[in-house]
Amino acid sequence: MPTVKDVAKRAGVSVATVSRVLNNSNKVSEETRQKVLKAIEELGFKPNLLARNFRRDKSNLILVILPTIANAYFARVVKGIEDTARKYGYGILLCTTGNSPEIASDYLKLIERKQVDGAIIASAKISKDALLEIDPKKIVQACEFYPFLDTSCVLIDHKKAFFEIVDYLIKKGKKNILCAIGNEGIPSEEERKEGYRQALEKNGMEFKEENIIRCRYGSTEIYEKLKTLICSKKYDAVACSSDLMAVGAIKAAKAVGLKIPDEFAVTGFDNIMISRLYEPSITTVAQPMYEIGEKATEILISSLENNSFSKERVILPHDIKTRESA
Amino acid sequence: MPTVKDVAKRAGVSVATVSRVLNNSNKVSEETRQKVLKAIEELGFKPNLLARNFRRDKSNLILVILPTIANAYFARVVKGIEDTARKYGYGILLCTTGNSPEIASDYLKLIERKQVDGAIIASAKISKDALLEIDPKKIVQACEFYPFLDTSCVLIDHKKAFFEIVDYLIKKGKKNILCAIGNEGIPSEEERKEGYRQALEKNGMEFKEENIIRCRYGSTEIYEKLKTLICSKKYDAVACSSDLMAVGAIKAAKAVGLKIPDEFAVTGFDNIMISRLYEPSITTVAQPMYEIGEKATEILISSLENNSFSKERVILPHDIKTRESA
DNA sequence: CTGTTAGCGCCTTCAG
DNA sequence: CTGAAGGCGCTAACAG
Repeated sequence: MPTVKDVAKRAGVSVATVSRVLNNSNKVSEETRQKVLKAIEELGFKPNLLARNFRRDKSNLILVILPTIANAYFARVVKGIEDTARKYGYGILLCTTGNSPEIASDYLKLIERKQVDGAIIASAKISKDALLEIDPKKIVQACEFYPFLDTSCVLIDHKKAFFEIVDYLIKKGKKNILCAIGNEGIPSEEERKEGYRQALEKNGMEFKEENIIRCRYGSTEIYEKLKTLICSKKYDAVACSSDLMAVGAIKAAKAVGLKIPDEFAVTGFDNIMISRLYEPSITTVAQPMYEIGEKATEILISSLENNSFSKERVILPHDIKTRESA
Repeated sequence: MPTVKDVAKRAGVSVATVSRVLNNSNKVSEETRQKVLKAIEELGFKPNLLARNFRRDKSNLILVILPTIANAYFARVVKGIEDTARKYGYGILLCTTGNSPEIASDYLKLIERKQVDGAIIASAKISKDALLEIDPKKIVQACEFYPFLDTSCVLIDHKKAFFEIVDYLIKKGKKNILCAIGNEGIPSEEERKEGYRQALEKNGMEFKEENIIRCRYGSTEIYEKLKTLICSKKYDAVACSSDLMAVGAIKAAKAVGLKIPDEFAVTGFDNIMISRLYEPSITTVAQPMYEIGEKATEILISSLENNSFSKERVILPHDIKTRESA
């Protein structure tokens, strides 16, 4: 593999000049530039990014940490991140943790070790002390906000969104609304639960802890629990914290023989493809997934490059998608 | 940031010894090792991977190129790649091309430039000349095999799989089977079409080009085309080249009022989650997605590290999943 | 506008 | 078992 030195020799210039041409410095005469380009061409020279990055103390890589990409929600967020990173000349190093904080910690070490310039944490579980030594301006949180992590963040207003969709159910005449929420310890899930509570209270209904169903976000495991509950015919709706939960809920309602949405209404959250394709199609909260990824990346790169850290808390708008299930 | 030099000074040893400790060389006395570890601890030293990678001429990064991760099929393949890469100490640099060969080419340049050690191309469209200068042992193809790309590969037998599922439809008594296939120029799609043809011929049925429906792999756009076709009631089944196509096909059959599977049967391909969740659930070909990613990664890393290139052509087993739609 | 030169941090012979 | 020293390829002062 030829190096700048070889190119320099061939072009009859110094390595500094070759480097200038490589980096589009304008302090090179057109004539010299051409000579250098010719030598590069002839030798088939390719810059060694390992050397360049080392010298510049910069990897141009962004670490992306999230629980999974099997869920279409995160897949879409990643697309927003990737496109934006590419636009600014960065690549993305992908880490799906399956919610293991240990895996997340291991990857986060890459920041201090300079394998990556910074990280976007999209809703992945992180242990607090994994972050002790990391410069907060090198991290942006997306989708989710862990307050103990003092970084910029980009997400929607989960409480408000859930409030709105429950309020929608109530306006549709539903009187006994269940709430299916992800497992505990995740801030956005607690926010959504609070939105549910506030919607009930605003409409003069009583909030009961027993009406909260806890189940995994990215699965349909709600099915069994719900089927048992709704046999009683006491309930006429469930507001779910994800579209996959909603699918499970619809299956349960069908299994019990309830007509959707009249006898039993179901709402989802996220607006991933399945909510549109499923039958019945699912009324849900559309999150601006791509835009969350995009904005988070822009904030991170700007923070990385300007070296000016202003903690940003960005709330992006959501949107209720009314469909057949409610 | 402290460097090996600082650690050496603090521990009262040479940088070589520090380096030995860092790399678990056994040629260090336990006593010295402890001194060094103590100094590392006290200084909060973190090895600079930019420097190490440069020095070792190795990035420990694998490039993963695929059309999209919005499709659960690829998301699962990526998981297999990521887990395996991690196991061997590699990270993955993700590139989703949306089937743009230009984007793929840009990223592939990272191999010669040493930003990555090698690449897995999972079914992404590549232009042949993007690869001219790349060492074939640094690339493994997954899911798909472009023969002009003379590399190792890991995939299923697409022809056989499609043959089997069409044969299954015939055994179920279907007489006029349509075939929905992805757009042209993709080897696996042509293989599948050939499997369709052979299944018909084996059963004494006539293959007609007009019974081939071309449509995008990752979408339900088949819906419109199919709805028009099946109004005639001439057809009693469609074998689709993806589960999402199958969803579109089922919607079309429902729209026309055909009973599934008796009046109209539908099969998918891939066995992604939606094929299990949809109603009716979809009979499909299960691809070993995770294992494809896993195996491809193992081959790549072994080829990278042993520097011994044996072109491997790995065909993994598939499996017909019988469900409600056929 | 161009060249000389000094490292960046680490690993790895080679000597001892 | 340990230390000294060279150098990976590139960039960026600095000098001219």
